[in-house]
Amino acid sequence: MNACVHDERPVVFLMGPTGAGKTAAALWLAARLPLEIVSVDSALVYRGLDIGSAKPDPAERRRVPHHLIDLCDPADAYSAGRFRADARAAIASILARGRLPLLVGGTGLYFRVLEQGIAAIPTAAPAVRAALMAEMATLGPAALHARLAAVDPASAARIHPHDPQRITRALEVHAATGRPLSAHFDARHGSLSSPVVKCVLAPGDRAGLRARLAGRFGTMLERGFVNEVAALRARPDLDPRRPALRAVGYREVWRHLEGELTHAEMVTRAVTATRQYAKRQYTWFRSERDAQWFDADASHVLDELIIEIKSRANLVDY
RNA sequence: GGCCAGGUAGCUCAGUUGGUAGAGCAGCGGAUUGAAAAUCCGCGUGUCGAUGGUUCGAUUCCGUCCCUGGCCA
Repeated sequence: MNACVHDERPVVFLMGPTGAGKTAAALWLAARLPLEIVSVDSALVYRGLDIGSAKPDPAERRRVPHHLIDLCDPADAYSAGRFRADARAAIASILARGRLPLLVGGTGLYFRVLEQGIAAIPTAAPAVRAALMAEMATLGPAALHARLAAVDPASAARIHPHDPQRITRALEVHAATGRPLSAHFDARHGSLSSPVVKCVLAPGDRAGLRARLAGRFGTMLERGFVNEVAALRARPDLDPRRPALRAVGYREVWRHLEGELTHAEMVTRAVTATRQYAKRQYTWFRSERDAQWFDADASHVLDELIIEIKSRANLVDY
């Protein structure tokens, strides 16, 4: 039974809204614990999204092994399903090295899918999705929602008639499998077997976070964020509908380069979008019932964080 | 100084033929099953610029004053 305790190799989740200081905290922890970092971030997976995504720089990534960064071209669509598979592989390899996996990021769906698993449903063919998106544009979401109600009443009841993205997804799954999306939900496949230590790092005062997010966007601009987007825009195979380019900041800078927004409008809209994103992240993390919250503005947060991780992850020896 | 147009939610504005008002954006709360930094849902009390008058009742009509913008001096 004692052996059992040691066999229960834990993984640590470090969740938090954008701008909370997760990257710095992770590097600080990595200097004191035998851990490797697994990014849980839907933007960091894309190559070429560096400045605007606040991606850890090469020096930082050399200092500590990072996983699940730069593994997808911006022309392609990454997904929660791919993340689950990639993260499990990364965790297994880290555990095999006898180290602690630290999952750091702000994408709530990815954390959930990793921890609880996901229904075994296929990725839709790009052609099917494109056709549905075109219909969505001409017929409107309500018409497609009605079509969904005919083939998958359970999903139609759950999905709001104005929600084009989820209506599209449900129709895709029905087209690909011949069965309603709701019929796949009885089994969530591949939940995490390791015990999870959940920590949320977030500023207790959101007004302070707002000011910091504005300053951070200014720093991104100084570092050449506009040029980064211009380089992406120069690629003929990229357009703003690609998932990678719908990221906060990228869409606003893109529109500025298109001449749709002045520089000043771009700045205020990007900062606003970042704030709204952070708000949605708070909503997501608040719903995590078994998470320990740490105030990112408190003076000794990192000390408290490492104490929590050491005790709950059976690392008292370190 | 004179004339004109405005002053209504944090911002931009609509409206009330007199019965104390509502949109968009922002903000706040929520949802979240392969696009999730996405997508969607819910939440609107604010001395209707100030003050006097008319009126049962004024944000609305009238007088005066203050402020902003434009034009004329």
